[in-house]
Amino acid sequence: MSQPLFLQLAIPVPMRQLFTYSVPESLQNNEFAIGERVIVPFGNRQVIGIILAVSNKTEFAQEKLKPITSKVTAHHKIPLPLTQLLMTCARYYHHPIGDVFQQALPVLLRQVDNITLAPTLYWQCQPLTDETQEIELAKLTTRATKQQQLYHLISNHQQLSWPEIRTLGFSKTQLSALEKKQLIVSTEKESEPFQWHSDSLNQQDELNLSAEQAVIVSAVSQLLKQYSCHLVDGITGSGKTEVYLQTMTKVLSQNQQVLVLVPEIGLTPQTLNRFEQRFNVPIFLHHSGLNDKERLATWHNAYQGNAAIVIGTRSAIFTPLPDLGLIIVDEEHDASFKQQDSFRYHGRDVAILRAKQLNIPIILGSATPSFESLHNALNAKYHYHRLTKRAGGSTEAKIALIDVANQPLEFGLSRPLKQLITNTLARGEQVLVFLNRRGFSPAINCQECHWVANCQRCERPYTLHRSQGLLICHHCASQKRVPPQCPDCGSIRIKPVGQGTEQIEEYLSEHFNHHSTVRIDRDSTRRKGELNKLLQQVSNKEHQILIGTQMLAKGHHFPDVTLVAILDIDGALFSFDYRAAENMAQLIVQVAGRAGRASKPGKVIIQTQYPQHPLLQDLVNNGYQHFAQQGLTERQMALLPPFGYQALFRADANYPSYPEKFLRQLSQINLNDCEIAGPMPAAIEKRAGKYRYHLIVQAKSRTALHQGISQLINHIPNNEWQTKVRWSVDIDPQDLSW
DNA sequence: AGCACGCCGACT
DNA sequence: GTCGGCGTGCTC
Repeated sequence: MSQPLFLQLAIPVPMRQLFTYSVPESLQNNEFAIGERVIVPFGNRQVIGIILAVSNKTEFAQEKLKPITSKVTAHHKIPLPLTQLLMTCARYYHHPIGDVFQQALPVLLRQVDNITLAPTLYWQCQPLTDETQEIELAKLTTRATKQQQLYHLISNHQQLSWPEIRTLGFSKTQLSALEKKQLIVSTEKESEPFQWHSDSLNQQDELNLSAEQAVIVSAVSQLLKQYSCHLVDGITGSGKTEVYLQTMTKVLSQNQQVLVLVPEIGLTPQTLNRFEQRFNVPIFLHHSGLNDKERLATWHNAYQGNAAIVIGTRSAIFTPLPDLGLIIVDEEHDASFKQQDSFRYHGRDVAILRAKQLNIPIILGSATPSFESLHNALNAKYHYHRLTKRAGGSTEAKIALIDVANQPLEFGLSRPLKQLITNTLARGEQVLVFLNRRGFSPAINCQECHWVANCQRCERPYTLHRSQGLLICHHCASQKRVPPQCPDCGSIRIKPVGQGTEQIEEYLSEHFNHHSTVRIDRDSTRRKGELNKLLQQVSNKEHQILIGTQMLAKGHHFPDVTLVAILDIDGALFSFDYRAAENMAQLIVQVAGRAGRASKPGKVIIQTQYPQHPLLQDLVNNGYQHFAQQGLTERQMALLPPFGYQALFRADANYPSYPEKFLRQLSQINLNDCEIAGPMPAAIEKRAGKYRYHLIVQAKSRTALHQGISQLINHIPNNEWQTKVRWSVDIDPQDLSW
């Protein structure tokens, strides 16, 4: 008789513990190693558990142990380095381990049913042999422009997969149309491990590096196969991507893989396009636009070593790669790298953990580095590289302030600004108006009795979306028809208060009615492909005036925009959130970077009530670098991050007293080297019907913070309010108001 | 997180 | 009478 076998499993439930199961003798001929998956009875259902420990004895009461049901043999076990990374994450973020695995792995790996993967289809152009094809191709040029573009795209590459084609902005219909016309064919390519060969690199595409760029490429290249973190702090247009590409060449040519993280969706097509042009190697994608099967395909191909490059958003950091040689985090300051619910990890920080664990280099790139990264760079914890020159010799846009404290504003616009817009349009150039608030107006009220339409679940004003005739709560997404009259006094004088992008668009399109206006925000680009379409129209100069939210600050470049107007950033100057100023500066500099070109430099105007405000003055006169260093000095004096470490304990319930008392009881626990602030109501105390309270824990060292948080969590079973609330921990919180 | 169990209000 | 609302407790 063989020895008893016990498994400790991560189970997909929000509990901070492992569950022990026995292996019946009939199953003991299977391999049970860390990272293998098993199906087990849990409560009265069957779930997938991931083996995190295997042993021949157990502490747990034997009579309560259940035997596992079976072993999952479909697909692979989770490779050990990835399992270890996830265990580290669970510890670091004090998050339930089962949920960490649940969120990091493709859904299909967590499903009890077996899934078979279809092989990836690749599309190629047919060699033009007969006349009919020539005729079909000719037809494309006259009518189907989209199909023509797609045809050119495919002909420029040896092969493209459907996820790549879709990510680059084409539809299945366009693809099938070309196939029907026999202009392209698909092949089921047997996936095979990536091998670098002589034509993997498109050398003609390589640009000559500037001295600054060359220094970075050689610095990283000399440190391959060991951990080093490089911050590439380069203004827009200074050629960060070329640095990435040439560094990647060194890694890929050793048959190692590269993982590239980009902010949410918007940047994936451009990055993919640029990489496709440079490398003839298998590139796999991972972003929210993929379905479950496609995600599993990426995971699988990455696991097998078939992928040379994986490009993806935050969660792509958990892609298994057998010989990862380099990680790149582009726009590392971007807030979308931090997950803002349940498992609140930071993609950039996990990337650094992974690079350390694998002993490989990592590059963080940004024109506006986060204060954290800048601090680490200035402290020589990271290698610090600056790119100060714009390629092609163009200059950075100049920022100027317009004082609107004593000026009449019409729909939020001052007269000098309108004059500047008029002049710019008259020169045949484009204008970008930036306002980080979508909708028509952030509130509506009654002119007679001053009633304000508030969302009942959040106790916050509704945003008016006039085009849809709806009031929408931007905190919980609840909707309501616009009331015809005031519910309190019956007056019909209900008016919008303040401006959103929808209103500015309406005003500008009336006021400048000889020019075309386009709005780019989450509302106007909700439909798939709509964003690309609008951006294309802008670059075709079909529109002269662009209005938008921070969507405009990400990645897209508008060479014909020579005037950028930034409205209403004053809130950030007086926010209680110490990160507001940092984010404001990043946003301003990023928006400013969208505009202009060598021959037509851009001009940036910020409308403000507080032109003398030291933060604005510093940013305008001394630039982001200086601003950030000033900001760091202030953080140091206040011992705020990155000079101190924070965690946020959140609790919510249907009544305010529960979370308050729950956290108060926690706050009375004595912690070593940790300070506790609160409990305090969240900035938006009530959200979607729940009352939310916060407790901030702060420490001078990471270790002290982790010990403090562990102590607090260990006390929760004794907390008498424990069952009344939902609670969670946020390590390194980014936004204290949530 | 699921899921069951259990205790109160308004339906055929 | 019972259907279902969600508060509470449990999961190796």
